[in-house]
Amino acid sequence: MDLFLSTFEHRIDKKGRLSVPAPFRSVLERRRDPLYLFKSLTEPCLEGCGPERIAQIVDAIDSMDSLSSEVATLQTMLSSAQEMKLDSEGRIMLNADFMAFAELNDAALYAGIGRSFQIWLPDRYRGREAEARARAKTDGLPRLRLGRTNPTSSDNGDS
Amino acid sequence: MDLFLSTFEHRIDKKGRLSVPAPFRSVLERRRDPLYLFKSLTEPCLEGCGPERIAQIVDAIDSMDSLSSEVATLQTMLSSAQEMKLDSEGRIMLNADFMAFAELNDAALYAGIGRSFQIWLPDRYRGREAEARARAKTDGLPRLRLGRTNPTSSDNGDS
DNA sequence: TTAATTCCCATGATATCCCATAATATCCCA
DNA sequence: TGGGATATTATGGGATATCATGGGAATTAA
Repeated sequence: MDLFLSTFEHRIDKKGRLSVPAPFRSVLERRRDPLYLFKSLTEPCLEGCGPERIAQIVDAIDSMDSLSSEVATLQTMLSSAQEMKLDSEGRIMLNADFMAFAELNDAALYAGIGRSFQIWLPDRYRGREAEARARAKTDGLPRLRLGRTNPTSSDNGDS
Repeated sequence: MDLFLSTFEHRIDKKGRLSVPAPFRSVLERRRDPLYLFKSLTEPCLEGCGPERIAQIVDAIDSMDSLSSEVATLQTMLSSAQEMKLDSEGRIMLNADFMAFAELNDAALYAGIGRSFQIWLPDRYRGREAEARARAKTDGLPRLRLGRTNPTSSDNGDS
């Protein structure tokens, strides 16, 4: 199982192009997956994933009560999601909505978090990382349940 | 699996023409599907889809008790549905009923939600999106059932 | 006719393609 | 184990294609 791990900082050029880190690209290429980006529902960052996560959302919507607020939430995710086409150099173009939402300007930080990754304004990400480390020092680590993974709690897409 | 995703805002010119976003057009062209629009039953927007969704509604009506009020509801959807013809530049013309129903004037926002999309008055859509995001922040995200993905949705034989 | 549609072409903005380059990482072989 | 050769990567720029949009002319409807 190949995962999105580590962090990478890349420049956004004046045409709005942003290189996808080569290790992330090779994960996607190995799976022959296109890349999807969408606006996080809970944080000021973008989320990147493969099609299987998008398909889960689509299927979940069809199986839920179409009047529920949860469906509206999932639809909000989809309506910000976009299949990104990479140019021959492995770059994507962020549209104005994405740029504004994550408050990006001339650089972006990729943070791999396993099955998906996030794109942050670099300084903001580093601030969050510092907070998380401070919290771990005072509160201790979350308990990891290894061996027996619980599907409902393991991961839920974003954030 | 190609889906209607992302949002696009387009102008409605003084002749009443409205471009269909190129990515949506290419989904329809790839499937050689015509485009259908109908008035949403629950929200002040238009819904767009291909013929398979119309067929689903027709089939659902056939399988239900013809006297039920639900059948009447579905019939209402169908009676507002219309096959849209695109001009050579990929634009549609909205009739007066559609324009009035969604309260459109000189611009429209397309919101892709997977197998279908919606057409909104842009400001109204953005208000709804903001509400959905605020709700997600306080209530948390809907839980997706991971683990067991539905095989029919994940087969993606190409590429 | 009058109004409204449909067809065709023009245009500016912008995304995409293709090539170049510098820096770094990887390979290869003595 | 070095250290030069080669490949990969991130980045940039010019040329080209696509897209959204607008308008005139031809066609149809009322």
